[in-house]
Amino acid sequence: MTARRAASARATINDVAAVAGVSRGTVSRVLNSEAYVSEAARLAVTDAISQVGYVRNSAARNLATRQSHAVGLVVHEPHSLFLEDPNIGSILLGINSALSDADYQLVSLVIDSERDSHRVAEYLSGGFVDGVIIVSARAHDPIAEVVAELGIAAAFVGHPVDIEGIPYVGIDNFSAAKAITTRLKETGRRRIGMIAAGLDRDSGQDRMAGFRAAMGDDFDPELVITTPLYAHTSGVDGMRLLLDRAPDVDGVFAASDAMAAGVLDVLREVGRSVPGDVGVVGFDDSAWATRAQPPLSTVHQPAGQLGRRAAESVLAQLRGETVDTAGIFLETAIVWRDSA
Amino acid sequence: MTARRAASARATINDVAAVAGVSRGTVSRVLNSEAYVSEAARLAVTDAISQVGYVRNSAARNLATRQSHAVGLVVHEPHSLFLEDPNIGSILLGINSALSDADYQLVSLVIDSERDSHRVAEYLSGGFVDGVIIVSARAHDPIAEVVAELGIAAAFVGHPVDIEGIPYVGIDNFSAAKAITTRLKETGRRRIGMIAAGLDRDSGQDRMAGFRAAMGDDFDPELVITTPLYAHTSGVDGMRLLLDRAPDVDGVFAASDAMAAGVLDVLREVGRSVPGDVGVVGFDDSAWATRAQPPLSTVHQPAGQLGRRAAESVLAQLRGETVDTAGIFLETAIVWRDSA
DNA sequence: GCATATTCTGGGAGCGTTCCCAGAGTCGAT
DNA sequence: ATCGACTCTGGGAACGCTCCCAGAATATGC
Repeated sequence: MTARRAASARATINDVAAVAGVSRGTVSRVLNSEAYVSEAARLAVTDAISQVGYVRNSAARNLATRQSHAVGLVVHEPHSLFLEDPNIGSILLGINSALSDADYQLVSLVIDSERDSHRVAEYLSGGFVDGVIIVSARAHDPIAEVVAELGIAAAFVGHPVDIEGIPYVGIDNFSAAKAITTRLKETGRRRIGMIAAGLDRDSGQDRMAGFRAAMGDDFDPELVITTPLYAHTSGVDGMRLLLDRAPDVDGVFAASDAMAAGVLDVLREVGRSVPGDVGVVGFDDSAWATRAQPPLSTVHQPAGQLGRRAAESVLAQLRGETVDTAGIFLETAIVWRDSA
Repeated sequence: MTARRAASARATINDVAAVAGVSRGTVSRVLNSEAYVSEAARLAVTDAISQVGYVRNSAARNLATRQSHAVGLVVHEPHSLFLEDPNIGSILLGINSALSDADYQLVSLVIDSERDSHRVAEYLSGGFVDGVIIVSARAHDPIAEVVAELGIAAAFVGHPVDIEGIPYVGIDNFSAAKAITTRLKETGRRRIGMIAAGLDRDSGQDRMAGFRAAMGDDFDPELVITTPLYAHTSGVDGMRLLLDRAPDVDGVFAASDAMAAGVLDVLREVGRSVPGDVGVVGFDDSAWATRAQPPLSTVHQPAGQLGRRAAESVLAQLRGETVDTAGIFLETAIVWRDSA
């Protein structure tokens, strides 16, 4: 077990104290940048630390403080989340960045949905993590309910849920939808349709409301096609229906890039040029947008910031601050590419 | 600080011992399923555990064992990895699954490339993780070099690298490329071209070699276009070049789905039907494949297994087993969709 | 100059485990 | 009966840190 020997050879706080000529307590105070340490002592300690190559043992610290200094990222229903959410990577990076700034670790909590919520509760209450971030929770999410019940520091990123007392970070879907629709109008489009989806959630409702607000008097309910899913096929079906209803349509706002890609496919099929005959815009700024032909104009989500802010909220709760549970809405930006 | 009080109210091993009427040592033995525990004692302990709701304190255990029971997933150059690798999500899930089976935690080690390798070394030698998994390392990867130097339990998933002594898990690019090309021939294609990429790595070389092997006497070096990147634009440029050289081409093997999508775009542009006039196959079975028009026939990578096997290798090293550093190659499968 | 507040330091105690040694109990062979 | 080997158990001693108390050193006010 050379590995174990090597590990135990690591310098401890006592080694640092000995080299610096101070006590354990003083080293600890320097490490945690507490007050009441003389400048001379601080210098001696920092010198000693680099001299002996000291690295703090997090297990010992966690044991003594009764905190794990870790925040969990709950990943339930793994496949849909990791494989479909276009922004998950950036969100994760944002979370990690905020966490490591505060000397916290990100641990992945992949929850197997077949296991009951008791197991989840055990995990969460077991001290493995001090707080938790939940991405894209659904309504009546069992994990979210456990978190709320346990009163653990937590934050949602993505869509607001029906659980009180847990802050969330999202985007202002209404304003974003309104803005991109307005710009569509400003490019001269008159008969603008929308392919809406996810109306069982606030995000979906808000996108539709934003569209409606932007259209003002020009709003024609006939031109709004509602579909359940944000999927590519929904875009295809929706666009076919829209063309049936309004052959003279010259603009389309699809509530996701995936749907917008479907819209594009249908338009190509029927021989309408984009953006010549019809302007098309999407939502998400996911990989669909850049891969589409032509590349989609769409609403960019500040995914990294979404993650970062959620992490910061958890961190604030951990510091004992009372955070606003009303939710944080981040600004979106419109990316103009070639489709409109 | 109610949270802290709640946390300290957790049952400890002593509480369990008291309820079970045995000693601390016996409880620990049961917890770690060691030998030399009477059936009566074991039963009493397990009963007591569920009675008091005991959850093991990992910090204390980590401190005592000098192990973190965590494995890090090194994420360097965050964006390219998380946002571009089509299989990263599944790999992560596979890793996590193997790790949690063995009671290990996955911690995300996002390395900011601006920080020097000393910091990485500190992280790795700091006892935060017992082992490390590196996805898609590049040649002369500084982190990989640090890992090799430190002798930490580690594994690569994806491409083999030029570093000795660290096992990796990948796919057999040669056989996969050969297989899909063979099937392309079997569908009656005669003039088959290839858009190759990434020839500076084994994976790229192997895919090209597999193509060549499958073509046998029909191999025509003129029909192999080499490009540096696996990108969509490489596919577009490559296909244009290929059409110039061989207008009669009736089959194309692109070394990635992204490139195959580019190939498709060019063929549509020039009015060739797929798979009618030209059969097209890709590699990866990424989201590109299903989103393409028509959906791509391609080589499926067992991404989840890739992650799982890498994690298992690290776990084996941690158990002190000597693992084969020659590399593990997993079987691929060909997915037939509509493009060939 | 003295009392008092403030800054700084040392080190005991404890966090909840595992490790390991010593000893008690059990069993079969002599 | 006696011995040795094996099975099982209890509990002291770490692991490396933080917390906190007591006391020393220094600054401040009268």
